Amino acid sequence: MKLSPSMERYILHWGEMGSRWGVNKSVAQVHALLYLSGDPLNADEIVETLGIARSNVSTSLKELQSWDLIELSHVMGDRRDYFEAKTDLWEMLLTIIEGRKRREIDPTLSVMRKLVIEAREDPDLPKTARKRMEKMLDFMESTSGWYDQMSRLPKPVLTKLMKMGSKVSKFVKKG
Amino acid sequence: MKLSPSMERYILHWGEMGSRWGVNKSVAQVHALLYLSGDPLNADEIVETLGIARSNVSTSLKELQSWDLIELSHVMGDRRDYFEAKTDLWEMLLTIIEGRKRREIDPTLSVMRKLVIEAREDPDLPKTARKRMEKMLDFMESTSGWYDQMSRLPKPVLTKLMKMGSKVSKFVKKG
DNA sequence: CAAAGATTTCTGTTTTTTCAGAAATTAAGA
DNA sequence: TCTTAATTTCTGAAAAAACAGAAATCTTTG
Repeated sequence: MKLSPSMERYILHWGEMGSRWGVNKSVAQVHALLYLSGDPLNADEIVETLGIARSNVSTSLKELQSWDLIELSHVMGDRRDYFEAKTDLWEMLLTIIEGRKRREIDPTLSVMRKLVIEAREDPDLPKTARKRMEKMLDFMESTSGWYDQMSRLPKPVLTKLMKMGSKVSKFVKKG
Repeated sequence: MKLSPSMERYILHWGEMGSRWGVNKSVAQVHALLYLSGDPLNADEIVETLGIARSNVSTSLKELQSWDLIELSHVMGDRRDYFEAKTDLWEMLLTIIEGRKRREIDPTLSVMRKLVIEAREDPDLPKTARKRMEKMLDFMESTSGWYDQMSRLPKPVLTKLMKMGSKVSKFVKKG
């Protein structure tokens, strides 16, 4: 696939952004390419287009699949795998948040829970430190719980809530 | 400063988490230490406690200050700088989001805006690709704008909204 | 079941990031 | 102003991550 100048810039920029957010550059580039591409691409087309090693593309595709950000498809009479990116951006964002939550936040929460239990019977732990650990755990639990509820709302509702912006605060009871 | 076992585990875990989110391990550890510590610490105390190089601590403290996550304080008759972490977790979260937005999202938005303008006069760019770039820009602009509004709400309102969870959806007009 | 096609895993190199120690700079006090 | 304390910047070594190419494995088809 031949890249036009603006596609190229988009993909390169996406790679840089990925790196900053802890996403491998190749993974981010492959995803950007699949997002821009109208039709599904196979691994070799990605190799040609991005000029990175075959092994790299393979690993990146696996990674993107494990994040549920791309989907497999096939072409009649062609046994190679083709891939395409989800294009609904709400779904994409929620998928990414969901993934990071499951892989990073949830394990942290479980470490924190153990730590707080330990902390309560650690005689050398200053009271302030214990309180702060508890406060952190509590904050993380409630933020996480809030996200779970919001993510289950239908997309149109989320869209409308977003359009309302700070007007939602009108519905918060005062007192 | 002497660390109790649970403090030590907390700090080490925080360092690991930081790395995954693109934050330098030392920076995350220094922040965790200051968060747990009841009173302000100076650079040398941090060096002793965490066992990392002086230069490292210096760099990390500068970084944390530039993120506005720690504050400087002083002790009478002691010319060294002392540091303490903000302990309000809402404020901390908003500060972090604000920082990443300013340093990473806003620049991306400006790249995207230029790119979309370019895209409109790029004859080699497939229509689908152009549409998707526009959709992405639009989504990022509105998400970013929404965050700006929400971040300006008073903390108690945010807290209440969070407690409401998915009940906020009741206020979304149907139709 | 062999041969070719497609994909994944392994291995070593390159690149990037982290970080300690030294040197340099800045600031305070005599 | 000179001395000493405190901090920051610089430099190179060590560790980690990214990545290409080769080898191995798995799959399909004749």
